[in-house]
Amino acid sequence: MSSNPIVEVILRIPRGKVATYGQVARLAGYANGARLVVWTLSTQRKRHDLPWYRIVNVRGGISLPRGDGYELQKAMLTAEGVAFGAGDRIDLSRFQWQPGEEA
DNA sequence: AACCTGACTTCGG
DNA sequence: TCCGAAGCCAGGT
Repeated sequence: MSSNPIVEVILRIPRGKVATYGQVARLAGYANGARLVVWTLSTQRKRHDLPWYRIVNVRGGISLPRGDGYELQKAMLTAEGVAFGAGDRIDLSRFQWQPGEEA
């Protein structure tokens, strides 16, 4: 359980799919809380076992700094079947999580 | 209470 | 498509 709606949403992102910061915020009830998701990931990650690597920016790219998580996140996603194209960008039309599309 | 910060997003040029 | 500016939320100082 978690009293945090954002944490709940993050835990629902299925394997092999990704969600954007803004998308997670929206699903949690915050229309403009992208930065709140950032805060949640950096803090709540220590208290919950969150699939933090499934969160990417709206361009389908990784926001972590190279040399400090960037490579790890890319490796985690690649291991789940998420493909990276030119510019290390993910095709969101193919890998973005669509809540309710299937089980 | 004001100000700063962070793995962001949107808009205009 | 890329860049800069403004807007957002909560916690920490």
